Amino acid sequence: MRLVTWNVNSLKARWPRVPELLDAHAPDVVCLQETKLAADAFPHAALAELGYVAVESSQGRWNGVALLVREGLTVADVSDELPGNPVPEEARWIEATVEGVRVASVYVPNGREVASEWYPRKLDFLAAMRDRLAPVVAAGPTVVAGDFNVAPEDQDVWDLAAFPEGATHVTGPERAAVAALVDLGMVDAQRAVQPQGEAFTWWDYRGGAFHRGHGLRIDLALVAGLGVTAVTVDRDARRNNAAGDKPSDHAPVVVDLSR
DNA sequence: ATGTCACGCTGGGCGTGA
Repeated sequence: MRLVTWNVNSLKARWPRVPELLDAHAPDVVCLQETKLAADAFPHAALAELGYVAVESSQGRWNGVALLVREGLTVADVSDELPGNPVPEEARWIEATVEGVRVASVYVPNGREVASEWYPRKLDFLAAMRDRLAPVVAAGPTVVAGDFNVAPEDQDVWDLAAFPEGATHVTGPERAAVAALVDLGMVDAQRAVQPQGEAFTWWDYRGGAFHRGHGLRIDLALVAGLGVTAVTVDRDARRNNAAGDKPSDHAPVVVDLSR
């Protein structure tokens, strides 16, 4: 099974680059985040023309997650319920069973600043994920992929000095919350194939961050009950393309899994 | 250089979020 996770930063704005992604990688499943579309605006018909069926949790202006599944694969037991979610009004979680694999697309809250009210909500969201995933991992093959808004290790940050006291994404509690998911019996797919070295997935739009290598690895795929045979970050998708279609600030991560 | 993008509301810029 080939799975891609991609924070599109608006599916409407990114639409010209969706066929490009599907052509380039021919994924079985795509986990999308930040679709920023209302449910009645979700492009189900256009995706069907590309050979994909979508299930989604949509909100409108902000957030929004989806699973795109290649036509012909079995999809069952779709749910956007995350018990204990501290922000249930925000569309940040969708899961379904695809060909017997429980797959979730997640958009973890940003957290903004450690001193803000949003930081503890981020930690509570990650704790809710742990509680939800514990029985799922115990039950069978599982993938949870998306924008975790946490850089798990120092090597996942271009410069720690850019994250002084009070900055999120690199704090001990955030990293411990992600480690607690791994401790359920999951592996961080990128680190399963490449234990050391940069594999950034996000670069700020500002300041020429992509060109300067100022990135973070915050888009993760955690896997249980399956082998990980390859993981690549599609950096071409972060560049401007020949047609001038703007990129997301996140690159897609392509994950190959084996039974 | 906090230097960009995308949204909604608007009636051509601003507030919000990342």
